[in-house]
Amino acid sequence: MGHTVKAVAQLAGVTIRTLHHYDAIGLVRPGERTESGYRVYGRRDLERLQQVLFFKELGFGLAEIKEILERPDFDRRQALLDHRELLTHRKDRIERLIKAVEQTLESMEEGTMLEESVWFDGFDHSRYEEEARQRWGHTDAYRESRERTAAYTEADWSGVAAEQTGILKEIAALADRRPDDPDVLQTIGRMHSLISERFYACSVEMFRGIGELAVTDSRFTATYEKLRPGLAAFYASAVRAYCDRSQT
Amino acid sequence: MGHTVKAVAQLAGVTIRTLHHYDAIGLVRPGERTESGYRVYGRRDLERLQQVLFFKELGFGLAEIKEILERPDFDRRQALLDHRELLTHRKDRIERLIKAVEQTLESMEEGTMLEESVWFDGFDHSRYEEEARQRWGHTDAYRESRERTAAYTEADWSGVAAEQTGILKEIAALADRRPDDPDVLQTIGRMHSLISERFYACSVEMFRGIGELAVTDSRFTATYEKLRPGLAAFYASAVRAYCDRSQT
DNA sequence: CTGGACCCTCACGCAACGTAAGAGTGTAGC
DNA sequence: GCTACACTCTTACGTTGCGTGAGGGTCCAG
Repeated sequence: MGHTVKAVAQLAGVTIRTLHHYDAIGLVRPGERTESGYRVYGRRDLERLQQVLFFKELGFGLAEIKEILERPDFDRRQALLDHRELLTHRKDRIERLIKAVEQTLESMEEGTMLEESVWFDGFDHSRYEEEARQRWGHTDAYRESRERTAAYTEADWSGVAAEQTGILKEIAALADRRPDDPDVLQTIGRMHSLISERFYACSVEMFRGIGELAVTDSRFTATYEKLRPGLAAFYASAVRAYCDRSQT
Repeated sequence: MGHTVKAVAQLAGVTIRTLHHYDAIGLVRPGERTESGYRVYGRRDLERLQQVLFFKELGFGLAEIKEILERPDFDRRQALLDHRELLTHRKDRIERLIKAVEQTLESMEEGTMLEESVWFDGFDHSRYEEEARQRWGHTDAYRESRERTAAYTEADWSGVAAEQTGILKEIAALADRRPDDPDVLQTIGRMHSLISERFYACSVEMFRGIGELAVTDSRFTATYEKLRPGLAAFYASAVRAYCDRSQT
């Protein structure tokens, strides 16, 4: 009927110690115990273990995973859909690693000098981890964002995008000022409001995290740098200054 | 010229703390230090960091990586070739994870009962980690094996394969005996000798590890079970018994 | 000079188990 | 019934690779 720890461990590719640990922290508990104390896992337990291993694969800590799985509105199907997408991105990352290796090898064959940034392409976890966390870590915000935008038309999206780009351009025009210049802060505040109004209730701390992405996530960095060299760092500083003042 | 920690951290997708740590343990040291103590990393340092991150990506511990990189015969090009291959296998694994998700989703749509082993396909790290370790952990054995087999002809390979299969079939025929039956042990000993003679000097401990693979690695398990149901476990037990006695 | 970004060292703490010890359980074979 | 082996349990110390914070120095533009 059910499985004991050795069978489950082999089935799932984890150790018996891991199963003990997960039981101890209440993450994955066996449905039954024999009279002699043996753990017996049933189908539902294995389903849950699968979910745990997926989230773990995506970089979540065990306490985080436990919290997520215990939300009243946790939806297994939706989780699997998200996992699939995130795993696809993970696969993209491996492909980029492979490409980096190949490019390194080629440059060695040809005796050419490869730009150093190519060497490390694929090692930056942050974009994927942040993506996963956006999906599940800030789930309230993500859900609210999806609810609000569900009915957006193409025109709505264009309007929001235009507004965002407009604000960014204004910030770019102010980039020769100090990050805490009143006009800069006021413009940053408009970006904060835009997110809160159009996407989700964005706390100061969340906004601060978004600001940091400008310099830690190469996609964001590239976006800002296109508008004006140095804008990524300036934007990050300005958001930081704005958030510092919003807490006094 | 060189880079300080912030630039390197961003370039490589690691933290400054990580760079401090790697310096502290002598894994990746900056080529220079300014008068004020700032670390300055040069190109060679970044090359080494790349190597470290690749090995780390493949599951090696930092001490292991250090040891590997410090071998007199460490060959960067060969390492990159190996990394590419192992990364390809890693990619295969992600694809299997994706497939498992998709199959789980399909069975949910159709209300069918999916076999539980499908749920966890892709989560078994051991085959990939063992493969990496075979490449680098037991490098002496791997290298010796490659040297010996480099000149093997198709006929040689057929001969070795036939010999292996022959021994396995004999073991299968003895599988209704106890794992420590004298005939069983003697036949297992012939397998051990075959590996040592045809591939590499295989210590008892290494052979013990190979025996365990029969039950922990699904490729091996499948091979043995094809010959006879239950053979994988029997083989593992027999190898274990053989190794236990070979140490007295 | 000031402020902000960057840098340093030191050091405590933590997550997720790995490993081992000591002891009980289940079952097939003698 | 006994024995041996595979499996199980709980307890608990230890490990690896940093994260975080404290306290203080350096660099450079305004």
